[in-house]
Amino acid sequence: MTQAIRGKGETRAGDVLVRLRDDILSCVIQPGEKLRFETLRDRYEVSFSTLREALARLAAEHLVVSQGQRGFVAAPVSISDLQDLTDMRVLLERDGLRRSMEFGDDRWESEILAAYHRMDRLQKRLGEAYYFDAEWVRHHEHFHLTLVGACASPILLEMRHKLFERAHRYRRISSQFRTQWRPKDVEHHAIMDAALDRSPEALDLIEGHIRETTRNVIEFGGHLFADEMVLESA
Amino acid sequence: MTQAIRGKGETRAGDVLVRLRDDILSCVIQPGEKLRFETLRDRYEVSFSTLREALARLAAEHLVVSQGQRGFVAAPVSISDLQDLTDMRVLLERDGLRRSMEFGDDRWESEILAAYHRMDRLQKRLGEAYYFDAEWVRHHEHFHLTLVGACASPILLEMRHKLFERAHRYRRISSQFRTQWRPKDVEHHAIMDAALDRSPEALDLIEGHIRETTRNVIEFGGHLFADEMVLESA
DNA sequence: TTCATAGGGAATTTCGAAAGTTCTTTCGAA
DNA sequence: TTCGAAAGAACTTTCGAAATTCCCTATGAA
Repeated sequence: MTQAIRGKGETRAGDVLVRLRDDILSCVIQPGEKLRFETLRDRYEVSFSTLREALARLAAEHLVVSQGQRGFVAAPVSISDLQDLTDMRVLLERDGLRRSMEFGDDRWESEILAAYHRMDRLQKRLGEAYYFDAEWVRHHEHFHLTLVGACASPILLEMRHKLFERAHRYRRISSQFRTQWRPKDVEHHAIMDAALDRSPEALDLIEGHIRETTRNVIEFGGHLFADEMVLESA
Repeated sequence: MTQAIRGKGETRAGDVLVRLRDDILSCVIQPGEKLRFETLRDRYEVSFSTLREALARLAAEHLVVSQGQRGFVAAPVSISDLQDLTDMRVLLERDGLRRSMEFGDDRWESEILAAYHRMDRLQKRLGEAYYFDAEWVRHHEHFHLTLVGACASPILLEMRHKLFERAHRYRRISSQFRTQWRPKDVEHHAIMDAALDRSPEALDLIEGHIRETTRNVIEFGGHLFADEMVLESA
């Protein structure tokens, strides 16, 4: 469970929001699990109203589902949702990268190189277990962010980020039942090279990268989120 | 101001959310306006906590901005935001229409025809003032929704809807200072014909339609939301 | 047995007072 | 006069009890 660290100028509700989101995305709170106020109140040490505000925000992000006057449930998972997420991510990542390659300057290029280097070094150090490492996950997300970082569209970056988070939730579920990982570093390097060359090929590479990941997630974890099925609460 | 009508199974917070959203989108609450709890409590007749929940949700939708421990403000407007909205709407509407033309069946086609007919009849009856009519605005939104309605992506439809709402807010602001409207029915008819023909030309037509609207909004109302400027509260 | 209904218990939703934070004004020293 | 600190006002945020709603079970009639 995530720790409570709140600086000045931040609200308690905002703090709980972040912690709840982390716990849902990392499946400490499982998909479909009922979110009881009493339980959450003990866990996060805040009042009903504060909790309610955080849950309402997460509902707007589709990370929890509000059920009228019957409380909240952690968002369920399904293969069709994952496929929809994948298609929309492809659309946004392609356009974000296309625009970044058009507008990106030297600074953009150097940030990509730096992000790749950090991720690659850590991966080499960790070996096969890289997928479970929280820091590597952050480096990986940041590498992909830098690729689209020069697209000059706050709205695209925001939507893309939310979809990335939701997709990562599926990767996380699937990884528990996984024993093999493909060498992502080769793909990442190819994407980086094409992007820095401003080659249109980069768009197809990023699409392939995303779709291949989804294929693997379904292959290893698909049984956990077959359509219409919801995981039981712990 | 919107009326309070709450059925069973809906929460009071959800009701206030809808009414607040309407009032922000229709600029009864102006861009940049400070949202004081005391004022809103009187206006919507609910408690602090309930208001807070609604505001938190609107913050997640970018319709209000949360300022740490200094309350909430109705989302500001700017030309760069409008242009960003326009670009993203183009991306989503194009892809939604492309997929609808691929997947759409007879039912899809007939819904487009029906939606166009309703909108067109009302426009003819209203004459030049159609733009201010709440019912025409609903018909117009519904016509555009039917065009992408067969895309089979709940996520695309959801994102598209939110962007459509935010863009409509700009149209609304601009329309107060506008005396001329182009005959949209010609454009709509051309888009419909191309879509029903499954012609790729439809994608360029919808893009032109969106961008032309934005150009007009900026021409007539651009002075109201020049960048970095925020309208004073009433 | 099956269905409908009423009652009891559990959970959610709402409320307004109390605590906490920011903004404004006042006052005194440089 | 100008600047800075301190006191006061205004507003936001948090809290937990009270009201409301829902769900499950027991009861009785068809």
